[in-house]
Amino acid sequence: MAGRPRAFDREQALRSARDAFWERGYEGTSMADLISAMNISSASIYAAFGSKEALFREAVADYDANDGGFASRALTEEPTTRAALRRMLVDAVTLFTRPGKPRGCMVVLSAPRCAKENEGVSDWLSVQRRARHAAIVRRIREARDYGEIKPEADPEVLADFYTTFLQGLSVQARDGFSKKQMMASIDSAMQVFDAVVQHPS
Amino acid sequence: MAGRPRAFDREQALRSARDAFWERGYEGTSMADLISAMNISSASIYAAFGSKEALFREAVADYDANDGGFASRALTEEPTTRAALRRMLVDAVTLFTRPGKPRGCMVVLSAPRCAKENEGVSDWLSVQRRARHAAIVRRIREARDYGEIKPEADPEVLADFYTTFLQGLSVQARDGFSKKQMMASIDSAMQVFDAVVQHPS
DNA sequence: CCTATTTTGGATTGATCGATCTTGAATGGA
DNA sequence: TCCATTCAAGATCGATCAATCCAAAATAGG
Repeated sequence: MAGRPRAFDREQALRSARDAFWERGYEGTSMADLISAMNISSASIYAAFGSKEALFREAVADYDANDGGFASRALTEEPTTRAALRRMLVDAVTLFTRPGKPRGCMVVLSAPRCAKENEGVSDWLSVQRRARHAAIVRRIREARDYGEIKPEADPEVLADFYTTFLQGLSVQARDGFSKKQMMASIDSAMQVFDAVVQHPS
Repeated sequence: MAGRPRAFDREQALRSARDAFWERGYEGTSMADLISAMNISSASIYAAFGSKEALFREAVADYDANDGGFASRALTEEPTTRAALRRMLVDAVTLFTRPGKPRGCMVVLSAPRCAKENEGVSDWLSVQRRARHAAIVRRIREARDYGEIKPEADPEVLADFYTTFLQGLSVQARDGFSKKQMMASIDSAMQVFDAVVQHPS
């Protein structure tokens, strides 16, 4: 069962679409933009990805599987919760200020507001953000279970604080705040964790 | 010099437009949406406001002159910088979770990303955010000048931290985090300021 | 009254939106 | 070779975009 072979690389086209969406958001990126960014025709896009929305969701999935997965990587790969939270924020700032890449997180900035007919996309992004938040909650719960932080510390409150700060970094990056500036404010944010660290007596 | 009098209240129509834009963002709100929200015809909108973009800018100005001005009010009306920062955050959360109103800040969420032809709008909103940040910097510099915080504390770093956290609250509100949750994380954020407070010896 | 001026609703503009159709090219298996 | 199948380029779809035009309606001044 064969036929004419595809003349473009699907993964490469997806990455081009991802960067286009990352730069201009879901509604801000038109099919015409995608056609020129992916360098293939409209028909090819629909044959390979189904629709603009399906393409966007694949693009976000790709983002999340690579650059955008900084949070889950940091949260699972670091030995201590403090190191995990700090690395999550540092990696975020590094990603959000990478030269030649759009500034800020694709999941945060692509569609916080949108037309009624695109609410599904906006809400789906919200679910992605909440999943990231849930991972942060889990990691901080571990910190309490293993005695890294004081037993009276509230993991949910701490997680809410760090999620809020993380979301804010996207807006700051969008507004042109420097990598150095944002790295410095991470030091401020870490003081909140340090206040509940359980020190060996 | 007269003519047929205007049959609608301009301020009320502006407020309706403001809420529509606040809810769905700049690009997500179409002229058809505005026509039904403001309950006047397209021609009337253009006669009274000039263009969709001009209407949006007036809507943001109205937002800023009322609800959206919570930050400058808090920063100028409170006796201490700590109280000012805290009230700024509390008022933000209160506004962002007001029943019957869109969740999150209009200036933050309306157009962080957009089509190339609307970049002017997005950048203008960015300028608004930077102005708010500048006000925070000014207030914290005062705190150091008047000895409210330690002389070695860096006002810029502190301001960056609070601006980042404030921007994050909009995203959190958008994602349905509760007023109670966000108020609790404000307490966490205030620890950063408390760490540099100059205590009377 | 008449005229100049402004606003109104509704029709309509060209452009662009996302999506599809048509037509022909490119393949593998029979 | 012939055919079923898949892909691609470009034209094109109806819908919607922001914006404007037009003619009727409503006022103030003379």
